[in-house]
Amino acid sequence: MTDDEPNERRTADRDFDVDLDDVLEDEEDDEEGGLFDDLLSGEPIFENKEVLRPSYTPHELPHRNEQINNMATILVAALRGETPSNILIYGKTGTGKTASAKYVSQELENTSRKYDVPCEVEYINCEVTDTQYRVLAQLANTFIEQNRDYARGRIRDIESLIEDAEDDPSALAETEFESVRDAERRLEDLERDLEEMEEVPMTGWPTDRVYSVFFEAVDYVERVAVIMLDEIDKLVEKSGDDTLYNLSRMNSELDNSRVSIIGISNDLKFTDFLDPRVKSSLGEEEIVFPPYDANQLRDILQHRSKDAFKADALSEDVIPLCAAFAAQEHGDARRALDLLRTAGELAERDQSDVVTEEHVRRAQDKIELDRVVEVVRTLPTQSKLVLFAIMMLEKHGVHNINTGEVYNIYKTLCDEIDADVLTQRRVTDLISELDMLGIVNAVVVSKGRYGRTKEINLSVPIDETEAVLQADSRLGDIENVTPFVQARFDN
DNA sequence: CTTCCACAGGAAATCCTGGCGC
DNA sequence: GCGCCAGGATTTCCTGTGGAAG
Repeated sequence: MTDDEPNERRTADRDFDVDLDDVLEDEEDDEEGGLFDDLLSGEPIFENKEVLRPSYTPHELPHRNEQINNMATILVAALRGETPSNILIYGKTGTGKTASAKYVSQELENTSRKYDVPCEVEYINCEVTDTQYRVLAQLANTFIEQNRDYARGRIRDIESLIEDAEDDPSALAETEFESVRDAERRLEDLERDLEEMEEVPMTGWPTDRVYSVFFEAVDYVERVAVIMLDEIDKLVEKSGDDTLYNLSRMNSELDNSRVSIIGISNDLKFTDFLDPRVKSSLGEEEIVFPPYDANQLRDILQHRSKDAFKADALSEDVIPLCAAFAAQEHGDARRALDLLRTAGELAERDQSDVVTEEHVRRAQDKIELDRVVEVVRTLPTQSKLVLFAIMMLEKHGVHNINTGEVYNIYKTLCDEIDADVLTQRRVTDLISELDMLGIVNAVVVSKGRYGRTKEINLSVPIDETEAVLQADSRLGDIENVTPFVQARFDN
């Protein structure tokens, strides 16, 4: 039932576009001038779609109380002016690590403001900020910014204090200053500090200079700084553990302030690559976020859907189904939400005012297709060629393709587009890679007398794959190779 | 039971690229 | 700008193997 509909899209296939919202306008509605009318007139399904996006931080995180309390117990030290232990958070994608950590840090900052304890949390996503330099520069700049605000505030306070004191000298009695002169001296200091605070440029400085600027910025006022490093494994992978080493030993040299690190990692084993010293200081406390099971996912979806959808926009089996699908894929809440959102979008496009089970199933297919399209699109050329060869064979009705056949076609394809021809050894590896990506299915079988080989089958929709492959500029003009394939069959 | 196909897939050698210190 | 090196991709060379055919 899902295979029927791509037909009408044939003509537009060349310009393969995966984004749902874009396809939307082309597909239905040929009426001039009424492009958006129909879409608008339908009963909207979403109340607030943002709630379903991964970037949204919810106010409540069902089934994460234990982890959240755990973090809070550790971080409460910051509010007493002590250094909290460093925390390492583990968990697969979509288990609520980032959301929980952000929630806790928000609460921490709120409370610190309430009791007037200086405590700040800095969030850094190491996938974006992925080198030691960038991490330090970003931290330095945010702290510098804060210090400036602080200095300006103090300057204002002192100025008005001096003004008061000129009228009535007793105004100074309750303050730290002994005289107007003293206050003025302090004022000058602050202004000079403000002058000297220099922002770290995006690039150009030696790393140790950035480090010392950062160091001084942190130490400028008394405070507890919590540094949250999301996707910390990416940082370690790309630029080693120097950053972490520097950060974790900072405390012994700071006079006024304290730093504490929260590391968030997808990879349970990433500490294996760390210097033992870093490892022990970073992992003082470890919190694990296990994957959600289907019931927990259902609660989460239930919870979010209240804000996301109009009342009664979901038929009752929608949420359990989304939860079940996502639970099969390692309990990823992000996936579950994505599924629900996509299902809603599909329903919206159907002008339906209720999201049904059917929409969820289609959403599941669509997400899977998008994933495949993305994977295939970003494949290296050689892998694309191998896949192309498999696809051509499949297209001619060959199933259980074996390596030799693929290799032969592959060679002619390479000739055709003037690419390097890899060895068969290498091609078998490429096939295995495609297998691991789930694009093809390859099983080693023995055909007795006729040797031992892989049996390969395409495990993705053939038309879409072809479209994506031909969208590659280097593979675009390959169509006329069909005779080659044909010729091979005749032998 | 032996043979022998048509590869799989391990190990080491080689090529290539980009970063780093000077 | 240059040599050096790490580490990834690829090649070369190789041994291993399940089971139909004989």
